[in-house]
Amino acid sequence: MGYQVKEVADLAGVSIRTLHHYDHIGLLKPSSFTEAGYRMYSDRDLERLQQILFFKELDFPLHQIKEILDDPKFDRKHALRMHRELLMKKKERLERIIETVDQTIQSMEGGIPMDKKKMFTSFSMKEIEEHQKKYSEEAKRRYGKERVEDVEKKTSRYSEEKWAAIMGRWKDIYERIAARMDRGPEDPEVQQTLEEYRQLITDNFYECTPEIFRGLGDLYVQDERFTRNIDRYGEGMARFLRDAMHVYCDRINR
Amino acid sequence: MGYQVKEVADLAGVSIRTLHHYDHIGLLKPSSFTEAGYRMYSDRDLERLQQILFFKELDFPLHQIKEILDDPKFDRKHALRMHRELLMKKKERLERIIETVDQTIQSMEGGIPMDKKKMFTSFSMKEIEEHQKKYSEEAKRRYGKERVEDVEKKTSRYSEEKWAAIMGRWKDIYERIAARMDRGPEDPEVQQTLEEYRQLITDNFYECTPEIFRGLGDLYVQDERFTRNIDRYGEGMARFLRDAMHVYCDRINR
DNA sequence: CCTTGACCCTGACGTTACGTCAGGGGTTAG
DNA sequence: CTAACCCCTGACGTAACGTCAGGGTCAAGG
Repeated sequence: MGYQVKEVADLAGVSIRTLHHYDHIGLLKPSSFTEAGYRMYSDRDLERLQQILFFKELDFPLHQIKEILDDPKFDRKHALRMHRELLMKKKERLERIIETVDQTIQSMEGGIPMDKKKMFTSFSMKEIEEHQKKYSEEAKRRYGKERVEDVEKKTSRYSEEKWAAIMGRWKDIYERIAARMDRGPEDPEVQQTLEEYRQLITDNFYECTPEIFRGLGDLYVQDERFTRNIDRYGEGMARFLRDAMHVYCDRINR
Repeated sequence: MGYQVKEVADLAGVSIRTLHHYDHIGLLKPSSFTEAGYRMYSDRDLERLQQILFFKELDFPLHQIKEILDDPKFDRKHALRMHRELLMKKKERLERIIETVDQTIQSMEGGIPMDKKKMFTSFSMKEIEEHQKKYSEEAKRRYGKERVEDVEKKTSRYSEEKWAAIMGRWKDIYERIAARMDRGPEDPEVQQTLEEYRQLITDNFYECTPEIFRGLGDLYVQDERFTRNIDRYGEGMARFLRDAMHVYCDRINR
């Protein structure tokens, strides 16, 4: 038992062509076909469609939606929470636009010209786009090359002492870098220390490729939680670290 | 004096290519060019761009935006008010989606499957699309075949007495119809009077085709300002008039 | 049994609103 | 006078479908 294309289309408020399209690109393949070749959608297919529409609402491109939904580590609940945030951003954006409309009406009634910058402030999509980038980056980072699961298994087995040793080296590395911030991100000693840092990660957690390493640097600046923690080693440390990591990765790739 | 492409792009948060595109399709042509062929945008161009972005926010296709903005009778203030409404609808839609997200999270936590219909209710774009259709239809109706300008030229030249005469007949027609509302919209006398009505419009304002006449009827119900005015001839008169006009037009087209 | 109307299918080309080069010039600060 | 940025015009590419064309399926009714 299941639903035919038209039923699904009507239920979800999309066109039949859209469903065909999603089938074609492998985003939503019906779980069964009748003998005559009719598409039959199951309840689980409907759920997936709902997910797709959620992400679409946030202007994710379809190929990215596919990646996200196909990922075995995809956590629906976590994803939904992130969605909620993004939706709220969108709502806020709309609210700002409405406000701009109101102001425009007022300025028209008063015959007063509007401030040029203010005219457009509401339209900015930057915030939303950045959020979205963060989201997909987080996903990539979370899964990296190895699965997070594996990493967690690996780490949970470490003994207390080993942990203490690792954290000690970690702290050491951070302190050494912090002490040399005034030398700039390209300072050879800083770069040398970063090599050590990457090795530490690779040895104890997961193979830290340059790409991942670079992403890690970005994360330190983009995610406040990291920024706050790192900046305790020194004002602006997170940014400096990111810059230095970029330099490091650039050099490797040549 | 004016703004270069990049300045405008940054100000409005769109790409340079977008501005080129708008120039190409005639949606937003810069009001001047430097000798070297650089686009220079004026303040008025910026205002137009703002309008464009407003409409874009409501998912109007660019060609329709062009039509609307290029129309000499385009009333910014009225347009903005309609915008506001549409934006509110969008916002409400987002709020519904957020609610659905919340419910989905809840149902996930409880392990209870969700209602299939409820799953999708929030995504429906129908309301917004209908609103949009109404909007562009109203525009078409307001301007009909001839431009309102022409109509106004035509009408403004009428002498006072002629006006009085027309309005007298108008009132007469409305009163006769109001008196026969209990007979239903198909009443021959009502239909006869409608013939007279259409002729009155054609003779004095513009060629009132059946399509326009039908649209006029719709307008009477959809636009409260008309509804209020017409209902002064009798409770429910506007609706009755629309129904009768529909019957009239249906008969003509056979 | 056969037709009719409401479904379904698969190509395949069209469309919208830009993105993204390629190739080449303009302008200004050091 | 030469970077470092700005600008231009084609022209092809892309995403997410819309819109035929041509043809099969299926349940209800005459």
